[in-house]
Amino acid sequence: MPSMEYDDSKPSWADQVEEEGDEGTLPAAKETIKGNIKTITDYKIDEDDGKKYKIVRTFKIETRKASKAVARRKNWKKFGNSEFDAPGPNVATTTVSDDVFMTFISSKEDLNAQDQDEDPMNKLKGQKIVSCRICKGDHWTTRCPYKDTLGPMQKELAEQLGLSTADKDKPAGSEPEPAQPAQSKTGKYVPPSLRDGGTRRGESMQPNRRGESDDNATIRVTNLSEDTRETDLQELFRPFGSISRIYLAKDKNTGQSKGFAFISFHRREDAARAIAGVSGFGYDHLILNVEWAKPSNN
DNA sequence: TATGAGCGC
Repeated sequence: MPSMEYDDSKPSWADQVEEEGDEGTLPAAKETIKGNIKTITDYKIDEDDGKKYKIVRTFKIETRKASKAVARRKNWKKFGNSEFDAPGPNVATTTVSDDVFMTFISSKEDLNAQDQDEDPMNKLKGQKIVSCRICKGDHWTTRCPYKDTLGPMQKELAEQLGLSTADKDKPAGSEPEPAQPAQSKTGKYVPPSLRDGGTRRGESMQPNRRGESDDNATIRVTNLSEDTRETDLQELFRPFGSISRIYLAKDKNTGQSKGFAFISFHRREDAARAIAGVSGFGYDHLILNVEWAKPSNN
């Protein structure tokens, strides 16, 4: 039987493993990036059998900023009527409305603005017919539920801010409109009444020319269910064109819906298409009736 | 059941 030889200069792999095991050392994890491939090398000891593993993971890095943003948004959860929809737009609930033109104040916001254009939520915002100046909700400012609480608070706050800065010596009647500096900073839309110094206050919601939007483009919708609300009507009629006003008849005391409503479009042809498209439409287990409205007594 | 509000001049 040959004697076993032991070479001190070349420790066996078993000893090596043992040594490394004793010291608990493993090669450090490495992370390298070559081109658009990122490689992460990791080492690990299995706790059960003590075996060492080398774990190599490679990733392809998408370098285009916009694509990353899109990928991120794809993970957003759908909600509302689209909660259970498959990925991508649903033609039953997604419509393209009139063009909405926006004015951007500074060019350095262009990138940001482009990004927002791709944002589905912002597309929806663009389709909103009205935007409350107090709470940004989709109703007229005069109909804002916070009109009597938030509105005065915001105004007071703006006055305080105005007085605490360089505008101290200005007369109280001409306090700066707070929305203007804040909005131009973000490079977003500034309503016409706030442009050119924003001295004209309280006229922003005036309808354009009398007669252009009102009487001849108003339809009456009847046989509505009692729990139909203005927002439901807005969603129902928005596809036919831009709406200038929605009035849902309600009992003044009880607030209960009387089951009919008036929808005013900006264009008469949109109203005509709405009549053709929605009359006979099943809505909330009822068949809607839509026709031209007679002008009211006033 | 069914053709809307209120403002200020």
